[in-house]
Amino acid sequence: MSSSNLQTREKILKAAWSLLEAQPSEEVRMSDIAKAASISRQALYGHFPARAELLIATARYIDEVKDVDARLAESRAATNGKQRLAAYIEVWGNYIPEVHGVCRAFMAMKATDEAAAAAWEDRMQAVRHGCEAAVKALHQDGDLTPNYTKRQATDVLWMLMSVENWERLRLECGWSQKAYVNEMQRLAQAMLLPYPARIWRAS
Amino acid sequence: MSSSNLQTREKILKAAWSLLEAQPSEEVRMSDIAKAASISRQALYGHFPARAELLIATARYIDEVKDVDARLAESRAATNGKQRLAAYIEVWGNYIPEVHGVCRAFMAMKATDEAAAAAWEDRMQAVRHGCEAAVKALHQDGDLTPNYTKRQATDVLWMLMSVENWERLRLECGWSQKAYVNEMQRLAQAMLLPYPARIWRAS
DNA sequence: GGCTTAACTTGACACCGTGTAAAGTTGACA
DNA sequence: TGTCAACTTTACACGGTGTCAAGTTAAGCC
Repeated sequence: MSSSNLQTREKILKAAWSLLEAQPSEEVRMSDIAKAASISRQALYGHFPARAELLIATARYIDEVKDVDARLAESRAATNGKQRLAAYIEVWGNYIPEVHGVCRAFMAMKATDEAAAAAWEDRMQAVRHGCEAAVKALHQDGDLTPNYTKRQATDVLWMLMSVENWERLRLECGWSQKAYVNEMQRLAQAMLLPYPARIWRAS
Repeated sequence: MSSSNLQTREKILKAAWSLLEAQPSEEVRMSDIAKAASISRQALYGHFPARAELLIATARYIDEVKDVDARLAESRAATNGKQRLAAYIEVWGNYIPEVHGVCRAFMAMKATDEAAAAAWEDRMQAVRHGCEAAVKALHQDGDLTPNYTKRQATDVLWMLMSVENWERLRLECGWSQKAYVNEMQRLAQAMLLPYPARIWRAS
């Protein structure tokens, strides 16, 4: 408790954050984080008894600092389905690079650690809810293609907006962040808006 | 060398394959594979000095047994671009579930192991070449949307056909394999074929 | 001043999985 | 009979996570 305790905690979270963000490929060890926070490894374990917990806390901390809620509120304020879809893609698509370091750590850890897997799953479900809401808004406007149920549309949009897809286009293919977001918006529209069936029957 | 050597090697590869395929979430350790192959851990290291090498050999072995070359030849035999695109998506899309266990192991290992990362990268580049060929064929038929350069079209198609996207739809969203392949074909067509610009301008 | 208490430090160690090293066993083949 | 390759058993180094225990430091309180 007490302020010193909270200060140290924040120092740790900042250290973890900057390490994860700085070294996208490198593995970030507990000892690295302790060193970066100018603290002993044991003190670190005093605050976060397991690596997964530190990761989870770091993710929450970033959400708080970056005020992800406020950003999402923008997309919820959209007056129609198409706008809402575009806004959600923009918000989440532009949030990915800001949390990418932590995402990488989670994706690596979820294979072996149960708690990390659950936390990651949880975050991804939150993204899915965003997709679901956008699809619902489209549907209410009559702007959802009849080719999909709402469920299917959500699935496909969710797949499209994955962190892995961001990594592929942005890091492996070298796309700019702006090009990535534009492309996701275009693709989502091409996928979800209703257009002549001939598009789907081609081939 | 000699036949006994080759027999043991194959026994190992089969053991590794079946373990990886059977336990999609579990970690498969060298000792597990040795046990499954009824061999000592040290004998295993005699054949494959590092886990990454065993993984690579297993992937090659599966390719051989499943005759991936023959399957790909089918898609190359297509007479026009659209057919080629559909055929390639069908071949690769249906191949993913057959190699998924090994893929998971690679994806987990590439974070820490240089050799595994390189091998995985290599395989993914092979997939990319398949995408590139399909895009090229489309372009030659005049069936590639003017919205993309060939490079961009390849990037997007490659992203679409990732193993991660297969996992999402198939495992997380519970789609059937058939639905997955159909959907990928539809999406690829909607993305790559030339259609009125209004599709892209909507919103 | 002396006592308590929480946060921290240092140092040691258990556990696990990978990879190495070495000595001993088995069986085929010349 | 001797050799050689494939194998076995046992042991250990290394790196990372997580635990344990004893000692330090400084603030708070009587």
